[in-house]
Amino acid sequence: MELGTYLPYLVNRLGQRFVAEIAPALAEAGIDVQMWRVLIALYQRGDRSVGALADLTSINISTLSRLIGRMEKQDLVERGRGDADGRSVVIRLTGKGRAATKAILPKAVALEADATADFSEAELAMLRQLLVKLYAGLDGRGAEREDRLAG
Amino acid sequence: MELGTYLPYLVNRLGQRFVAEIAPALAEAGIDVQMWRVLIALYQRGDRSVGALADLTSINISTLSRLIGRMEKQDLVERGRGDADGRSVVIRLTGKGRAATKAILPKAVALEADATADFSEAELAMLRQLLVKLYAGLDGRGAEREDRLAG
DNA sequence: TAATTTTATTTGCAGATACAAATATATCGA
DNA sequence: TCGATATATTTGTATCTGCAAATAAAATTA
Repeated sequence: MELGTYLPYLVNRLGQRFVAEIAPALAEAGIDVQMWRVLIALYQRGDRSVGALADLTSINISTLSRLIGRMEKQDLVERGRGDADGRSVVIRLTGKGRAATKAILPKAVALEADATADFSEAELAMLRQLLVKLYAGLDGRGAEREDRLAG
Repeated sequence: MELGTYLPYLVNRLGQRFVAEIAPALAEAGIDVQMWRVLIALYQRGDRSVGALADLTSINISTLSRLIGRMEKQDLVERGRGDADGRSVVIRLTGKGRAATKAILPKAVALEADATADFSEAELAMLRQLLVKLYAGLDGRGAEREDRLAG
């Protein structure tokens, strides 16, 4: 295995770099990367339970619970009880949270645009497609898991 | 911006997924993901100073210093003083560290192979090339940085 | 070569993370 | 409907993280 062609390495290196690039724009608004993930998830998908947000953001649910507490203190989101299911807690963007998200979004778009400035439309489309395919390729992998599901 | 086509999202989601997939194999050997990053860097690039390892792995240097302490306790690596520069500390794999790395490597290779089982050779090569190009596209981006470099 | 500045690493500390246990509410079966 | 079981979230706790300050060893300058 050669590090420089190993996909998990290439992908994680790139992901960390994206995070490092967007962090300063977030910091101006007193927001960290984990908060940003929650904000865009809520902004694009609407109100969500803690569990649903954990799935969307891949943030551990207990970590997320406390993260939401911090975001509440900053008046970025608010907690409410679920209508249908009283066990679940619905997280909503506040006006301030929505405004902060709108303010940062153009910078997030610019980050992607800058990074892909040398890409043709075809390359961009191909890259997105291959990333989605790769992600899909990780679903239900390995005999062990199949055994478990089968048994 | 649509989340499902946004490259930083696609990339980070995939990276987290790779980490989640390899973690169980590492856990068997009492190794976590950060330790694994250090191990493969040392395995492939040879002995390195703490600072050089921080660059290779993108782990914060103070975090890395303590991580190396834990790895030393597990007898995976050892510290020595730099020959040329007495300030730097050279980190070396121990026999145990090298053996653990060799034991895990096939599983890391299998992870990539599984994820790309449906890929043609051309697609795989294209994906790697585009990921490298994207990473390169993030170098020296933005007017601010150029100003700083110029001034 | 002694004093100053720069570079490499470690450590103090405050806060973030994740596992497991606790809590709160809902659903199921007798 | 009551008790048992399942699901959603929070909290206790030990550990990890990263910034800034401290330490250690060059390199530079007077």
